[in-house]
Amino acid sequence: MRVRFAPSPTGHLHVGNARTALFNWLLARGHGGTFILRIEDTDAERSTAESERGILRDLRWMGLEWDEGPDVGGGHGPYRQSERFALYASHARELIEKRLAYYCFCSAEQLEAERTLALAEGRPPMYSGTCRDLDPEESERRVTGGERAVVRFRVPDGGDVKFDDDVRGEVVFSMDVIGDFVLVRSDGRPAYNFAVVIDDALMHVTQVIRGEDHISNTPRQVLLYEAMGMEPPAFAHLSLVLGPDHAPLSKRHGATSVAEFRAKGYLPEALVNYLALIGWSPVTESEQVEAALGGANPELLPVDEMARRFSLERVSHSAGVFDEAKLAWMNRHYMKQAAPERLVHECWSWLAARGWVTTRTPEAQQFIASLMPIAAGSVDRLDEVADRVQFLFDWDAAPAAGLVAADDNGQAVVGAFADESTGQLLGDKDAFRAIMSRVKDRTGLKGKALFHPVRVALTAAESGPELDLAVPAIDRGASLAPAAGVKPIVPCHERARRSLEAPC
RNA sequence: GUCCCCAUCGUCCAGCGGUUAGGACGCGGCCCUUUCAAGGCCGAGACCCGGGUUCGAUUCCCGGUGGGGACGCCA
Repeated sequence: MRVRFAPSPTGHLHVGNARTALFNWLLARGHGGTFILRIEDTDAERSTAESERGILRDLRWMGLEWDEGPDVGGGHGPYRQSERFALYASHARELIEKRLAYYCFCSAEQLEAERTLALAEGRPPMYSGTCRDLDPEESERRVTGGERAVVRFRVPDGGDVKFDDDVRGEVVFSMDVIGDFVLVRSDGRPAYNFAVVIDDALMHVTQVIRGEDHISNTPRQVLLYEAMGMEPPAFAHLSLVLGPDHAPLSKRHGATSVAEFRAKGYLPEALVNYLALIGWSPVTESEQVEAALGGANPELLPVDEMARRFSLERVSHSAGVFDEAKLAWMNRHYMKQAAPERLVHECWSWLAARGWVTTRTPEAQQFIASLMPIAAGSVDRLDEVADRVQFLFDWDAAPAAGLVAADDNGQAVVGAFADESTGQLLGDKDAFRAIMSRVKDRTGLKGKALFHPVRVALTAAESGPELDLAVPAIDRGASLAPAAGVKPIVPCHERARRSLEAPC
């Protein structure tokens, strides 16, 4: 089995396309097949090397490694259409010689006029066939004479074109609704329908899995395979990914590209797992029953397990709405599952952006790793980890003092805490609890009355991580050497003292 | 306009002639708790409409309606 993902490098990798890539990849990996990456850059005006790099980077970030492609090579290259023009030209030549294709000299204005007229009259806006029966020799002379022309495919008259779609079943088109389409543009570049067929054939692609927007291109491509005496591959068309308003997911819905979701703090395995669930279900009925009986969430699956289970027969026919809330939930799950060291790496840029960490010293990384139990698991995204640990780095006396003053027991509790903790660093939970038990004895307070003043004094916030974790984290941070590469952290005893003294 | 595709809770899926129509996210409630989250438990919530076929349709067929796609010298 050979499958391919064939993006055009004209922008960022859209999550809808990423899902198409994923489904191809899952099928290949689950069946010992080959996954090919081909760059469809025949549109010279819109294609850029930068977006090609971006697409490769985003696919790799998702873990969708390809076996053949522009950067890794392979036995059926080149893998950029812009490097395959000679191949297209020779096949076009052959089709013209066999009278299966012909030169068309119609101008863009002429065609545009035809199209608007057809639309106005309620006819399908297809090419009328003006140049279809021109004398081939004559056409040849005009072209050699320098006249600009496109090459059009001669669509047979009447009859049906049919193909089997692996997700939808048999699809039939009448050839009457297919106009003679362009194979080669007047500047010699191949048109999409021509290039894909040549490439898929020459690259021995056995299974074409692509978006539903290509379904009406398929009959044209089937016709081309037949004209060239080649066996068409199997086709499968995936329904589209929509926004909440059921319109195709686009910029106005918010983030749409893989790069944007990465920048928003999503983990690749969360995005991959979520994307796989739009239009496909890996879950069996018995697993649903287990889940109902309190079993594990059946939708959370590692990618190799998804590959093992993937099949086109189970792919949905209908379009799916992209639900970021579910992605967020899934991301939280994968953040909880990730090792602290990995999360340090993933979160680093956000922490660095706020100036809380500078150089990646072992001390800094170890310290940040020790913070992960505080943050991960209670937030949805990597960027929120920063919000969750902000109290460590951005503590200010004035707001803390204000909150302490506003608490009925603020002065008493924080005063006792300051006394008891003077000069000490509470590096672990037990040290903190020992102090709190003395504060409790001195003030006679307990529960919220006891802990709330401490929380507001030490974190300058009404809510946040549990103090058993937060307090030791503050003082572990406070004990770090300046060379550790972490912004200096004010220790707890000083926070307590200053939140009593500061004017508010 | 013509052609093609699609149609189960708000959302994503399961179901493939007979089910109390199931799971997941979200939502509501309760529990846990020194706060906010997280976590645990419970709950509300759907077969687009009309015809057939059948003893019996969510399921099969036809029509309608609705949504989407295509009809380029874009891919």
